Amino acid sequence: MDAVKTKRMPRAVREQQMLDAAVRTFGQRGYMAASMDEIAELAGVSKPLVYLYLNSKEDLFTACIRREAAALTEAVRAGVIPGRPADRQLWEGLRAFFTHTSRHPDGWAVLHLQARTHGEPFAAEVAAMRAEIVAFVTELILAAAREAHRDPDLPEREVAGLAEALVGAAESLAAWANATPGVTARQAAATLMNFAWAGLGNMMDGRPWSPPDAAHEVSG
Amino acid sequence: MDAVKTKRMPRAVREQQMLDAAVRTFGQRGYMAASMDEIAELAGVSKPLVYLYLNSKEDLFTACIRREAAALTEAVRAGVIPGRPADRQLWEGLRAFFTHTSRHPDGWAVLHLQARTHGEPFAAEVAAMRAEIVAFVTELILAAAREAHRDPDLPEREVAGLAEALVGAAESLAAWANATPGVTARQAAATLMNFAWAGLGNMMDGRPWSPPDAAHEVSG
Amino acid sequence: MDAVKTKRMPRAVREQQMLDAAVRTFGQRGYMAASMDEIAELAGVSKPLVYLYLNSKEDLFTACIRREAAALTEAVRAGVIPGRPADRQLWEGLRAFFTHTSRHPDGWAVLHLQARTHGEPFAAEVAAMRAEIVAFVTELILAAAREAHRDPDLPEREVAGLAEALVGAAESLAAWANATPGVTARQAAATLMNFAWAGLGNMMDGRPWSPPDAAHEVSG
Amino acid sequence: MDAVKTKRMPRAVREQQMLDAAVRTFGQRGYMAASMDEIAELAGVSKPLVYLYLNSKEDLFTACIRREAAALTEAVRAGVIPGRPADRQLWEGLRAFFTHTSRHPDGWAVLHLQARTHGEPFAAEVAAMRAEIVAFVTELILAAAREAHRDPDLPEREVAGLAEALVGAAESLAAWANATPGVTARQAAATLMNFAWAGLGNMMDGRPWSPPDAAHEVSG
DNA sequence: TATGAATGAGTGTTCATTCAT
DNA sequence: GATGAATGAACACTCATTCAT
Repeated sequence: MDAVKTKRMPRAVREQQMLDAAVRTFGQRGYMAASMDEIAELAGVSKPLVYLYLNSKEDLFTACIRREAAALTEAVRAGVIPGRPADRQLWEGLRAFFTHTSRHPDGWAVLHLQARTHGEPFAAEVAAMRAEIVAFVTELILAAAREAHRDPDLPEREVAGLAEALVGAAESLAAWANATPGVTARQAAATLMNFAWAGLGNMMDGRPWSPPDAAHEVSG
Repeated sequence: MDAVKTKRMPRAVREQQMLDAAVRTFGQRGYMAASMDEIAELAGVSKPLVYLYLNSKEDLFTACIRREAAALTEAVRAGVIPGRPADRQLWEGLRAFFTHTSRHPDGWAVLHLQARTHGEPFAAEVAAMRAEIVAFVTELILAAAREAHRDPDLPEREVAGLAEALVGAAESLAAWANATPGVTARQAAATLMNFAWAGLGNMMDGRPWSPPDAAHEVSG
Repeated sequence: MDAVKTKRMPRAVREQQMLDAAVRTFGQRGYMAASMDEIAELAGVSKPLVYLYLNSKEDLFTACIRREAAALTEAVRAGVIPGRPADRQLWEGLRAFFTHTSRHPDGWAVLHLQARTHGEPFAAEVAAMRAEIVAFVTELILAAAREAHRDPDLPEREVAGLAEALVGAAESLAAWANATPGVTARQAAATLMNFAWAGLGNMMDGRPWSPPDAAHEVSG
Repeated sequence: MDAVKTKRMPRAVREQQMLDAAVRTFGQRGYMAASMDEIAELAGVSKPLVYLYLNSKEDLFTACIRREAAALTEAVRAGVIPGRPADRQLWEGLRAFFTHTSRHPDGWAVLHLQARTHGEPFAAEVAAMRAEIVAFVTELILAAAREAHRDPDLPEREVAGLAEALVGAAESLAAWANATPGVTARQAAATLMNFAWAGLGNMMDGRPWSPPDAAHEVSG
């Protein structure tokens, strides 16, 4: 019903049709609930052909993850103009991120929900992509510190945690923006910039929030 | 192999054993990959008993979600001391949250990963818990504004977005803290407070970060 | 919901409650689809008690068949006044039969449908009852012949076949009468008497219908 | 153990093999007691293939009912030569009926016993076939009345009852003939013609048997 | 290049039946 | 006399995967 049943297509094209169908099916049904039958039918090919080209359900899912991860990181990379100030770069990256995830909800579902939920061959795959994005954000945070002429005496792990938090907030806001009618990618990005940047700015100014004295607390 | 095979237990006890086994199995294998056989064996009972007490896989999973959601919200509620300043309450809530999730990784996996990934009976269940937490955080943000003697002219949706971002960041950091050796619940909470509170503080002072003029940008 | 949950009843009473519940359940659900759980609940007792009194599902079903078969034959026997002319006796028997089956639809379903459909322990049980009724009808046919002062030169097997046909017609009409609104037991009996007796009468007069010459027919 | 395990048959052929096996198994074991495993093995295929071609046990059973019902009505239709006198047509129809049922005992068991015993998807299916046969017999009765130059003042419901009785008698005799060694289809048909036709003939002559006065009877 | 035909292994679920009290 | 707790064995159904063409 989606792919026109055209015969004798070159392999590369057929493969993309299959991946399209697979991403859609995995994104909507989930990895385990998606059946190879459904994917093959949606792709307009017979099941053995799917196996001929993509070997197994696991491999097919991995291929989906890789393709969607590449598409997402590429979108973010393409959205960022290098050489600008760090806050500007972060803003651009976030906008690109929210735009891409809202335009490719099935791909995002595959990356954010399905791949992480189904154990080890897949979690690692998406973790690599995530690490790349976290590294990029970490770089921006450090760049911002340099631009503010501060020697960042933030411990390395602290910066890593901040980057994690920022990326996690972005992931969460992506789902929120997609689910909340009337919230655009731009607005989601602005909200997150408000939340994050001002906080980071404060810390750059040497006024970090500090937890109360641990002595009076119950352990935890 | 885990629970000692004790016979003739009262129903309530057996039910908790089953839920324990189910949370562990669902958390580690995933909802669909977890088999009722495995759960029953881990609980030290036969499969029919699981069905007698919990009706179906779906009901069993729902019961897991409910129990773990209640435990998590209860832990957070118990960690927060009412009447204190908003920042202090948030700090306490975050600590309780990270402590609980790190101590119950399978329960957290059920709530954060499995329940959201597997469609409608379950997603709604965990969405209710999440909404409760988001509402709590929203309340704290507004309270903080009041405490700072500011009429919060933040638009309602903006506050909602901020709360979403904060909760999302917390969820993400929970996974990061659990996966990164040497990061304690306390440290994770401190990192997030730094990230969030300083940013919020800036905004309270009327200095929110603002996005650059849209006219010069490419669409998105 | 049916049987009042009274404790410590004498065994005979409890057993009848169980048989009531069983007949109803077997009659409505069918032998295999009826579950011992449902029967026990309908009887207002626990499952082990059913087993204590009636041993097994098979035995329980057999007990149902026997009780309902006895009730039906007894009803027919009680409806017939001995010593009267054969046609009158047949009329009375048919009326009693249709009356009883319409008043005990579950019992009739057990005998006519369920017992015959589920193989050998049971089919024999109901076959015995049926044989008894067929023998009674056979006797009436022969009596009718004697009353008409005819030495019945009908071969024995022919009479048996006629009796079978009559009983079969009655069974079929019982279902029809129960399913067709406005058809009373009396009307069903009258219809069958019309159908059967006039035919038998003709034969008594020596004018049986005879099949056409076999020579011109295809084999069969 | 029955069908030779021939591989790679065209779908239509395999389907018939499956239906053959299913009719046999359903006819002998009963609908519920028949297992899909047994049917598949008897058909010489694996269980998934049965599901691939026939969807479910319910659908498989329905397909059996339809096939056997069509075969039976077709056999009766083919046995009757139109245009002949009504008694002759009835005789031919009965012979065809008894011949077919004796040659296909499992199919007959499916139609007569199993389908009627197991609730609504199935009962309706066989009721349709039965209605067709009853209508055919009704037509013959009316035709016989016309041929006897009588305006049939038999009330409509009376004719319907007679047709029901005739068909019921036939169904019952089919079982009797199959179970009684030495009774041929021809003899069963002759017995039923004797039983039925002479009775009908009497009624055509205006001499129906009439029930005794109800005033002297006990109620019922 | 592409597929119709076919299956081994496993799933959730149910049921008649029994033990310990 | 009566029951709550428990299970072995089976069943309908599904799925990823492969062979023969």
